[in-house]
Amino acid sequence: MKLSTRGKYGIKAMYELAMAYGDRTPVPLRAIAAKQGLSENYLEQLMALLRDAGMVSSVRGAKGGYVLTKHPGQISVGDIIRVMEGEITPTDCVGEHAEFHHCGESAGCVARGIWEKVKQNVVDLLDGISLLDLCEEARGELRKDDQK
Amino acid sequence: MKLSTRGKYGIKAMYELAMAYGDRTPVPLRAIAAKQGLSENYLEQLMALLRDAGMVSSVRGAKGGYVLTKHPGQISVGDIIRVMEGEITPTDCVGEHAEFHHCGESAGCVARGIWEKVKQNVVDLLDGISLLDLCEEARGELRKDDQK
DNA sequence: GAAATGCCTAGTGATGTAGTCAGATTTAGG
DNA sequence: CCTAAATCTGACTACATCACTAGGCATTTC
Repeated sequence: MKLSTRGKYGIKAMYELAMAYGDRTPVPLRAIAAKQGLSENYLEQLMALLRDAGMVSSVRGAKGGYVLTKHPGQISVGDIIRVMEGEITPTDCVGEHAEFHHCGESAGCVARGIWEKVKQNVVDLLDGISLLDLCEEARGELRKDDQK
Repeated sequence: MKLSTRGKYGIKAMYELAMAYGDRTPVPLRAIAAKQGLSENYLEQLMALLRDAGMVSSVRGAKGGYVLTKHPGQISVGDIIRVMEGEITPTDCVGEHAEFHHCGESAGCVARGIWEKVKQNVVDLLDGISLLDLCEEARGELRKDDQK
């Protein structure tokens, strides 16, 4: 039931890009990795996934970096996780490839109903949180800190 | 975000025991494995986990097998998964070892709130389903089949 | 005593994770 | 034009986990 680091790193990286959304300059990998404390080399590979999925675009060369292709309000945490880790489901028999409906043999799989509910729950939750939400929450925290 | 087979096998095995609860005779591993189509040798190792956790007791020798130690209504799917796969949480930084509260560095981890919600959701759902529920659902399906 | 069962330990091949590393390519700015 | 700053690409590695298989021992019933 664990997420791998990929999903987490992906969200952290996308969050940094969301915070910089509106600045006209792309954010270099190095800056993202430094701020979030991630391995630069590893993150590079992960950014390739997000790029291929069309969620970020890259600018090569000096002063280059990455930019979101959509408004932060348009990108959900669920979208990111799907890119980084594949379909969000506790088990493959409750997935898009619904061809595999045979887990048990006699009366079908006992547990199927459980997995369906878990999946629905998690998907709804993750798709309901956008990068914008994360940014606003973070900015709210900062304001609270200021008031101290 | 995937479950391993252990959780699934654990639930299937416990379900078989729940269906036999009330019969005075223990259910042999072989019967469970056969009904659910699982590897006997592998399931043996998994049953050891459930036994050590006190969820089933075993009877050795001929006519031996396994029995639930509690009423099926008293055992939740969440309990089983915790035994088979460890704590139910999408990431270790949202776990019982709350000592590790440092994911990011500046303002804490951006994603923490997400994981907490996911965890809460899934835990509540899984703890809300008992083996008895599974049995009743299965028996309901059978009745529907009879009416055809 | 034989058959049926659980108990225990060791080993194994495949897969995935989380990287590291080296080098090629592209671009801005002086 | 040169250089430094970036991304792009592919190969490689160390480690852990998963899902088993296999074999032998211990216990109990008939």
